Amino acid sequence: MDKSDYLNNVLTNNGYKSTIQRNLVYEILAENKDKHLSTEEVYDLIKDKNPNMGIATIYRTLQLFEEIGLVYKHNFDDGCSRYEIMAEDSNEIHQHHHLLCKICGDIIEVKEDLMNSLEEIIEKQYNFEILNHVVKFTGICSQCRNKENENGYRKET
Amino acid sequence: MDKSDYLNNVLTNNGYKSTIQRNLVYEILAENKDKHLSTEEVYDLIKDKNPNMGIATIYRTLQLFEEIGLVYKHNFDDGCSRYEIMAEDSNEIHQHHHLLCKICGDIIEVKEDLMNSLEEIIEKQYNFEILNHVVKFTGICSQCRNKENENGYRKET
DNA sequence: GTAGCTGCAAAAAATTTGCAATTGT
DNA sequence: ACAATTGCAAATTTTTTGCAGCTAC
Repeated sequence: MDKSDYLNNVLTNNGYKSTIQRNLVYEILAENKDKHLSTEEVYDLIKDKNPNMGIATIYRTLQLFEEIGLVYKHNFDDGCSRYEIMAEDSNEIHQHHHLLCKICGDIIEVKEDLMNSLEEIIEKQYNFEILNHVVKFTGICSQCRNKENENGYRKET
Repeated sequence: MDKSDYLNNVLTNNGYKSTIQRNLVYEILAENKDKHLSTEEVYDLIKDKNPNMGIATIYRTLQLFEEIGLVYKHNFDDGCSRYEIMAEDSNEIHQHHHLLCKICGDIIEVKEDLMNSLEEIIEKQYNFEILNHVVKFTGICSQCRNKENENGYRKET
């Protein structure tokens, strides 16, 4: 099955139409699998392919994509929402583990999914159907720790 | 040690002044330990005690409190930041586990902290100093699951 | 053909900022 | 005394909305 077929199936199955704009947004996200694009960034990237698209459409599209599970919406506290494409074969692959450095703002991805046992307990104990989860650790990254040790203690603005 | 002494110590130790406004914000947060107040909500609650306080001060104060670790800043994707007071004796108590229901929007708190082993691994493997973490599970709560079973399948606006 | 979608521009909502007056140490 | 803090109002930023025209089915 082709990438755009997948998108169009998901749209149709959820009662939405397949449009050039939605395909374009999906394309951009697919081309940036590894990134966390903001609405504005998607907008800028799309300009090359279709300069007429309004940013309101991007907002509406990304919102829709999140609703039907095509993308994951991140919040890194940088003043805007960021989106990441969800793997097509996703079911267990909804792992979004990040390390956010308070000092340099770096976002480090964590690979392992050690959350499965925790999920099981929650599903049973709270009778809560888990669709997705986010795990975020805030702290100080390796690089900044090293710098701290060089410079003595921190006090940044 | 008295509550306000604690606040004033933390402020002083971080090079900030103790002010009536900061004490008031802290007081409001302490009175609402169990809640997740937005800036606007803190502002409204403070009006009774000091009607002259501007909302910009609340924004600045909550930001400051987060920076020096007095509060935890939540994001529940409802369009604003929400704050929760951090326990004074916190060190291991930085557990913020929530279940967010996609349907009714309910926020359920999870008590257990099963994250400790995961933290240890991350600290070692990434040499990342963890200051805080947030674990959020999105899904469907018990109540909504039951309603779904009654009504057949969902399709909400 | 018609409901759904888009683009535009205006509106709304949340947060930030500049600056003069005030306050804490 | 003097730097930090506040209050106010204006500015900025992000996101939403209304609506006329366009498009997919």
